[in-house]
Amino acid sequence: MDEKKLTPRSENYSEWYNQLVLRAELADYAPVRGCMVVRPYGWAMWENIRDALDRRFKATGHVNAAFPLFIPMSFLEKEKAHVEGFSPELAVVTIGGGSELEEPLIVRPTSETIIGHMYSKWIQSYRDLPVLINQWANVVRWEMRTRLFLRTLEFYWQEGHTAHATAEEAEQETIQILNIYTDFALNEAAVPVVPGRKSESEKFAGAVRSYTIEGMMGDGKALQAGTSHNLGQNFAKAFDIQYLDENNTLQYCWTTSWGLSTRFIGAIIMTHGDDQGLVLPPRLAPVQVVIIPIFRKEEEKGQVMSAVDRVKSELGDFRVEVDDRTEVTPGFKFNHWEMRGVPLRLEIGPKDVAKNSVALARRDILGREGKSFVPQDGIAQTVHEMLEKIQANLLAKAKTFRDEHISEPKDFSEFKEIINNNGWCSVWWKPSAENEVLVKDETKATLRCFPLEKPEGSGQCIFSGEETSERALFAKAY
RNA sequence: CGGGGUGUAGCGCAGUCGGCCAGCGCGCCGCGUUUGGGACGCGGAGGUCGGCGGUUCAAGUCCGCCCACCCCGACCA
Repeated sequence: MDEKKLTPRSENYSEWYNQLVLRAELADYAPVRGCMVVRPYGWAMWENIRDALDRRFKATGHVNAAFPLFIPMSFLEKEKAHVEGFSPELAVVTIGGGSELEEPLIVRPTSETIIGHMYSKWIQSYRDLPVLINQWANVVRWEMRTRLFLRTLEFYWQEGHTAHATAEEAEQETIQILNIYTDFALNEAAVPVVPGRKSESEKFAGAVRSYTIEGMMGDGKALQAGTSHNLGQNFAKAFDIQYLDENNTLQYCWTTSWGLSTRFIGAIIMTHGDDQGLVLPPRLAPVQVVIIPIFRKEEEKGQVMSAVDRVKSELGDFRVEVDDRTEVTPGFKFNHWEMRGVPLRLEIGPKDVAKNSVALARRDILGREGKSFVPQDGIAQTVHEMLEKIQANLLAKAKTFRDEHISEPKDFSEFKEIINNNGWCSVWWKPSAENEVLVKDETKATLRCFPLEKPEGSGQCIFSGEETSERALFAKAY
């Protein structure tokens, strides 16, 4: 199954990425163009992402529920910007049970409309607020061009939908979720994202304000890795989500929505992967430690395997796999698990049995540098510390890479040069949709976000020269 | 939808000027020897050569049309 050589990352990034996904057995192409089969290893990864997010959502008072896959077409049409944004990419069902439907159904591209419909029934009083619901679901968007994990016709995600009594509360929620996404990205996935606000032209169809976390991939392109939207009263008005306040006055709710998808798996691959294959952050890796027994003779086998069993039972708190296949050599197994990004490999052979030791090899540092010999005693603590080190190292490396590739050009010609070299530009920017278009035409770069963290004061807009206090991040994007 | 490319065994590919029986590597199955960085020997299984049509005594190879996929654009809450 494993091929001997991978296309190097620097040679052909797309090819490299596809090979990583396919050979690590994360996912496959499906019979229908643009659809993806998520294989068990990829799904295990998704489950770990899900757990990490769910913990954070629940800690902030959110609960999970499930809403229908089918949405009446008329629901979508109730919010003008929303229907305009999504129409081109809808899958529509016109026949059900063998006969033409009176009203076509769309396969959900996102669930604001149907959830808004339900919220209007559920919410009567200020005492019903806030409503903080999340759903784990699959959605369909008929994209022209697809890419495994990054943009598939069908994808899996979580979408949160909340309703609040005040604009302030809704904005707080939107920001709180953005912070959760940022925290997840940094501390679980070791992906150093930049949180920020979307420009008017890039915001969600139907939102008042959209926020994003933008990640920098290994080729310097930006990837929108999660979004949080303040919907204002747009959907509340479209779906009559109203409540009576303390003064017995009818008020429209303020709603939010936010999502993070299987695309994030793509972000992890492209942030950490190298020429040997996947490199997974320990916190999210389906297999954190692989143990490889090594022996030649039959009498060695017994001793080695009992040491392996002992070590494995010590490591009960970790996700451990023992590769005891006899039909392939240890060298083959090393490569096999490196391809799959397993953070830590333990080798146990006759020499280790004799010395009561274990050979320990890190995925993030290949070769002799990343290999050490440690005592079997206290192995759980050693492994714990090493996984923490790897986690921290991945984040530090990715951060360094990101910071090295963000520049602050002085003028527009410098801007162009940086973008051409696949860097990001952080600049003063007078918000203007027209100028965004002009920049895109000239450089292919888009306004990724107005970062939440920005320098004090103001400066001259890189494009128009006007004085502005807005700081914008531009990059080529996926 | 435009530009480029590729379709031959599960995967990766070779197949010259049209010519006998369609090949190679990896993988797979069997037996044996192996095991600290992608093991080896021997023996096997596996094919509508993307599809349809045409030219020809003869087509994987030449011609026409169609289809699928990949890459680059356009598009992308």
